[in-house]
Amino acid sequence: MPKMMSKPTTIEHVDLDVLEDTLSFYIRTMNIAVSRDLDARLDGCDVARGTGKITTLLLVDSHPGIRPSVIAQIIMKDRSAMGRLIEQMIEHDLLRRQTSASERRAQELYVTPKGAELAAMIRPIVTKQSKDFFSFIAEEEQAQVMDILRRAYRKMVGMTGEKR
Amino acid sequence: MPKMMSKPTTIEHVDLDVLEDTLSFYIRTMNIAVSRDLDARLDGCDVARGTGKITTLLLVDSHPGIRPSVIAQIIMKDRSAMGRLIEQMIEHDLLRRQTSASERRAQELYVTPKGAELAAMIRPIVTKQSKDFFSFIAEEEQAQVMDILRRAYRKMVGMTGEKR
DNA sequence: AAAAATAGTTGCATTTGTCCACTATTTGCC
DNA sequence: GGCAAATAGTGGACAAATGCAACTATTTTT
Repeated sequence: MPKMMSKPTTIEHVDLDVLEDTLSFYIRTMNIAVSRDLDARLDGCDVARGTGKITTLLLVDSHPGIRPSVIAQIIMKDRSAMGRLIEQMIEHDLLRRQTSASERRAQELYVTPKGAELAAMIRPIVTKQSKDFFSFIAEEEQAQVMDILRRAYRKMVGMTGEKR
Repeated sequence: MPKMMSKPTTIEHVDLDVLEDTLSFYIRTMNIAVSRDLDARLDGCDVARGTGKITTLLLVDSHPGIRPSVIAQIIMKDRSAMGRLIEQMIEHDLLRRQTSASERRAQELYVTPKGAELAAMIRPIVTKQSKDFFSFIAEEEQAQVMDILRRAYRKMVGMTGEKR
């Protein structure tokens, strides 16, 4: 039984039990907040809601011909979820799909003109949103956290240090 | 138009465009991974899936009589979502609810014996999971990230520095 | 030539989140 | 005292996202 505190009626009297020192708690919670904020800023933008659309669009834009399965790994979705996401974006005329000539199982993805335009529009928004949202953390510390999480992420998805 | 790279077929050839330097991307992505891992470890545990159950259980356990609306703030859910969460946990016989004597609009939440037991069981798991999951980040850095995120979180939900 | 692996699709069941309206209670103001 | 506004919680409807498992097509292994 942990230290007892009783009937808190405002958030200021609450301590978070073991979650106080649990990194996963903060990640999970901050995620909710950032995502909500981002969605708000992208309202109506065709890529609002849910992780993945933005990443997919940007990735296809900067890697023409990239495959669904590669994106899936990057955003940690399973293939079926990825497929649906792409389907959706094709319907919105953001992406185009074609079977790879060399690997007829696989597909190559390309942005449409509309997709390219949207990518260009979104890129600065996404960057700014992240900066703004975390603005109450000093720039330095932001960079620190990002640095650490970037390394963590890379290990997790199996990206090697060298990108080429 | 960003630097072009073409038809990557494996994740190692991919760069993340502007997301590479976007903290929100890492938060959102790591969130997916941590959450999945956590769910896996808690499989069948009555509190698996979705943010909130764990926090709610632990919070009620260590703050007997706490109100739904306070928890809602902490986990950033709206009241209706919170209500449903609690309903669910009551059905599972983890929590008990009673109207506050002094504030008949409000409710006080308490754990049932079963809930207390589960809380005790979960506490170490949650802590360990977080440590394990982030184990490829040095302890020191883990602490650093947590420290920064904790402050961010506190500001965000409006917790003052002093916990009374 | 058969078996196994890979890429993608489809259907289904479950969850979740959000929006909005509704009740009950309390507080504040005149 | 009495009315209006704020607060706590409930309930319904609806749109999405998620995960699982089964299924097709293509390539690779053996």
